[in-house]
Amino acid sequence: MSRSLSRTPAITDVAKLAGVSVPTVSRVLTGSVPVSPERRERVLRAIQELGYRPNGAARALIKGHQSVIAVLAGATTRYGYALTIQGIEEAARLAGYIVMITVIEADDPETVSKTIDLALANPVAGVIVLKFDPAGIATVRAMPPGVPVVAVAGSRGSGVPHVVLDDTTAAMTATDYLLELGHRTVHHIAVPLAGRRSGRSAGWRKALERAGAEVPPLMEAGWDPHRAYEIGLTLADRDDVTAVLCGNDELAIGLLRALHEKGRRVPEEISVVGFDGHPLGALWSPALTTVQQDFVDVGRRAFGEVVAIIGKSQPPQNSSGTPQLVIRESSGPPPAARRR
Amino acid sequence: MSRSLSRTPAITDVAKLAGVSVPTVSRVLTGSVPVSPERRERVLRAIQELGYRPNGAARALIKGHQSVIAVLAGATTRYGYALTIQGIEEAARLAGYIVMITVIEADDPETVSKTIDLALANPVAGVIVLKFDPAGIATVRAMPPGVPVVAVAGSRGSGVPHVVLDDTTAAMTATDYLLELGHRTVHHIAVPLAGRRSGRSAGWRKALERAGAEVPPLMEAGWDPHRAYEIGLTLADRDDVTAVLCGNDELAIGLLRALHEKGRRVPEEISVVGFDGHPLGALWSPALTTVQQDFVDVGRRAFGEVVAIIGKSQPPQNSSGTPQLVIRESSGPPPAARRR
DNA sequence: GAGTCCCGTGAAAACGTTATCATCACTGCG
DNA sequence: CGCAGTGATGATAACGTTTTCACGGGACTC
Repeated sequence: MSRSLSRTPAITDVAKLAGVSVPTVSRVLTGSVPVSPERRERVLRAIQELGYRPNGAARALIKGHQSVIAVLAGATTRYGYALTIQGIEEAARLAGYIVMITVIEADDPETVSKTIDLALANPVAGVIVLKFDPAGIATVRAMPPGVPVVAVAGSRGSGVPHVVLDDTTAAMTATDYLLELGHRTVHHIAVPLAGRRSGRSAGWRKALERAGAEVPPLMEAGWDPHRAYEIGLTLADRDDVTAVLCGNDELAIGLLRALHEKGRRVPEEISVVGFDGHPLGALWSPALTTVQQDFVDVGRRAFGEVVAIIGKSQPPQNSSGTPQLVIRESSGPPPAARRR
Repeated sequence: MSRSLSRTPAITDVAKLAGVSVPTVSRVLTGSVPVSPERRERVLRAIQELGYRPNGAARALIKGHQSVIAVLAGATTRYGYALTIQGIEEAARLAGYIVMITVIEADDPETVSKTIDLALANPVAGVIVLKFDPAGIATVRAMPPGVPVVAVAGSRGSGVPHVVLDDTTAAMTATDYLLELGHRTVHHIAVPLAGRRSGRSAGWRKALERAGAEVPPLMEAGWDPHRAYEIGLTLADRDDVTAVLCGNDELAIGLLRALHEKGRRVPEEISVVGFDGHPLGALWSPALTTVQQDFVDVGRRAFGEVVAIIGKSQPPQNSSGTPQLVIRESSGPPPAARRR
């Protein structure tokens, strides 16, 4: 099938074997200009025989950019992150793009700038930053000018175009729901803050304030379900806690485990609401009430936005995803309301 | 800080501004050849002022390859896949490489070859294929010659270098454990097969045969926990099922939910063992017994292997990861043994 | 003091592709 | 029959960088 050659075949080898000029081979490959059927056939045969594959670097050099989208993220395995990346990858692949993933380990300026340099050392067409955490925020801030960049975030922001998942509204919806059930207030175990005035924790606070409910101190659990479990062990001993909104479903599951161990019944004694719509949450006992976010879609939208910026075309309608409250078994009226 | 320029600055602009030749700028950037401190200083200042960033495509063109590793995978969000990718990315970033992710949607030849073409249209230094499923197998088979490629798999294979996670041994360990507890046999809900003679299902079968136990028909659940849930609903009505080994933890959780709904007690009536070591499994009630695999490590090893192939150096000691049985609450002796 | 070596430097070539331009043959029209 | 128009083709330039080569000057050796 493929002739042996000391080096990987280049377009000149194909041209020589097919008995045509180099540009003609290029024209067959790109299809930009018609080529006579007879020559086209010879070229294709030569390509086949040599196992020729166009050099992407040379193409990128002359085209001025490459079909590569860089994704910068603080993590890749957490549910929301992984799904967003999935959406980006899917949309990119369908459009003939490839995604590069680079993890930002920390939010200190040196790490951030080193990571950005590493990513931009490659010829990228555009950048998508997952601005879900402090590392993401620092990255957006440190991005050099001139690079097409889009941020995916839980709320709108300035500086670069943002594609948002309305976390604030989502948290308000969930909090309102619990208040309407009769809970006097809602406690909150938070994921790392991505901005004081917006995001999940802000929505929770806003909903409580609007309802005139007491705002209990926010409990930070990082990203670790075990930390939420520990918090849950202390929470289980308190009578004043009847509803807890968790920053994500993993934390909610850690909390559920702690309440279960302590013999607290959910939702009879305490209601628990998660965040994200993790598929395993539905399989818990009790099945987890959660606020579902369409991460895959936000990933797709982010890709569309980047492509629009690159192509200088009008960006697609920048609708923010509408979060959906999925009521399952882990939430209900507080004990006081039940006694009535 | 940075001068305005109609186009993105190239090395010639830096050279002109610094008053040196183009190669001198290159020498400052690469550090390959010493440059006098005074000129070096001027060059660095010019780079700073222009906001210059070397063009990766041009570099890749002349170097013959790029510091990019392509990862081809059947999925990115499933626990094992995501962790393996995390390990690859981490090791790659530390070595100054970056990873490209491409998902193989299906295992038909056309999809596979189109996806490979898309990935290899970029100048990649090497390829890592996640051979965890049929799509991965088809991809390894369809890889064109001449590209450095490493497969990550649940068992050894031929053709290309494999970095393995010993699924067969892992499944045997889990099955042996259940048999030793006194179960007459072990049922199995399988993830999609990645080879008949090896992998998780093969280890399960091998352990049963070696122990002279009956081998019940294998139940395929794909990757969907809900499918495992449905299987669990039917399993719950059967008295002969006392132990179930699941192809991964997500399936095990689906099964647990079904058993819970049907009022079957775990582990008193039925033991359930999962696979992977998913962190949420520990938070279930009952906490899930599982076989933990070090996916992050296998990802790191795969990267090391690819780099070794590229550099033609000796590959690092190719130890296969040792799976670890983590006994928690979801497994125990069968009802018969308990009555004794 | 003359020859040799080494170090820093710049000019030019090279990487593999696509874009631009000119050329040539052919067709269609007057 | 002549001319304009069209369509396919090849020569050449261009992309931005690194590598190779040659050169000049200073330090060292004998």
